[in-house]
Amino acid sequence: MAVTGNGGGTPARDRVHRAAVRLFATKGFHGTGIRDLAKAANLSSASLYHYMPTKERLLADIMAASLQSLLDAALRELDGVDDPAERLDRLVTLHVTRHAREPMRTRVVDNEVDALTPASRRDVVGIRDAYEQLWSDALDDGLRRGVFTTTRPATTRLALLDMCNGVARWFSPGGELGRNDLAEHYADLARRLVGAPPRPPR
Amino acid sequence: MAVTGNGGGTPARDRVHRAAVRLFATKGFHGTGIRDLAKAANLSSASLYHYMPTKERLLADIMAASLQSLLDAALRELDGVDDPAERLDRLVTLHVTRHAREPMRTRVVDNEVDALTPASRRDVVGIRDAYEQLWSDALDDGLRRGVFTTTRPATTRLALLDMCNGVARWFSPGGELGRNDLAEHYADLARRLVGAPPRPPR
DNA sequence: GCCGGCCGATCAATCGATCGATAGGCCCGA
DNA sequence: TCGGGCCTATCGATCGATTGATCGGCCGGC
Repeated sequence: MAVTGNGGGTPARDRVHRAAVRLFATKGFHGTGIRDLAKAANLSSASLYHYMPTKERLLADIMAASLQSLLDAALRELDGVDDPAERLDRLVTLHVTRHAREPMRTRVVDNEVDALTPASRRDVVGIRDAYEQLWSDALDDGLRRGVFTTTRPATTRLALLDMCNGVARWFSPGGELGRNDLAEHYADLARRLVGAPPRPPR
Repeated sequence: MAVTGNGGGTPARDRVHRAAVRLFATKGFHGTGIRDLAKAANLSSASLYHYMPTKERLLADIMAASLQSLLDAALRELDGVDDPAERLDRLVTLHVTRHAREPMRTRVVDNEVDALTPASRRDVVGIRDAYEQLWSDALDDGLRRGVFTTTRPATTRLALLDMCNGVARWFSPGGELGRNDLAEHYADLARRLVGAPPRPPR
């Protein structure tokens, strides 16, 4: 393996993906040129194409991988948990923690869906739907068992998800609130939204 | 006044602005070409420049006008209202109603801020900050007077705004919920979020 | 000596923006 | 009432720059 004049020990493929996430998040997919991407990854624009078939496919891969990893983590997190309020807590905590840890990646996933070709979009939206279905199920389950209270559960679910998604738009690691405190606060807010009893103090 | 081969009685300036809102909202600012815009407005790309100095300035004007109109309406709405919960109700109702009535325009305002030049961005963000200050004031007021309950009011305000902003992302006029019912539901949710007593039934 | 990683040069297409020109209505002086 | 100058609205053609993508070839380690 030749390590020539690149940007440190990081493998080139990783550098490309990381640079893409950062640039797509800050300047948008269409606002990022192939040459911007190359410069940020310490490669020529030609070499870029050794690590991606197409700019659009690079975006699609990033989005699909991010969503798939979130979905997997959520399934792991919910495994064996029965109490609806606890299930909601875990979904919110996971979601917010991730959005705070990787706000750039999340912003790409949330904002660049309609830069995808129809084929890629179908894949990405499919994963996203499966993930959001977990939230719907948790909400419905809590309502059925009388733990949650809300008219219009569908709308409440959307409000809840939008609230949690927002974190990626403004969170910065240097802020007054750490990731974990933030996630706990959001779990409290979520319980209020769905009319569940407050979380027991630790 | 010559009405030649344009697209109906609508003045050309309006057609340009409307087309820009629609295209910027669906394809993004950088994803929309001057020629797309011209075709959608029934003009040549040259004629376009009789109604805008620059593509970027067109975006900035649309965003500033939309935000300024929202800020004005909010000031009007709050005028003379003292009860903190009622103030919050009015902010939420206005915000959600607008976002549901003009989701495209709102999506442009929310998503294309970093397509602006630094100068334009300063103007736009200034208006947005003034508007969000109204929410902060309402929240602080309610907390000071013991009507609201929340630790971390700054974070709660962000969560609240993100929740309300989300409406523009998914609302469609044909849905099961009308604009007014939706706004009322969100007012209920907002009260829950800040720990205020439920709104009295009408 | 071959092969994966990498690049400079370059492709056609499209980008945002500008040019000079034309057509038609309006106003004002004769 | 005419006529000429002006203004607004519009266009086709085109500008230089940049876009995403491709090509042939070089280089160094196995």
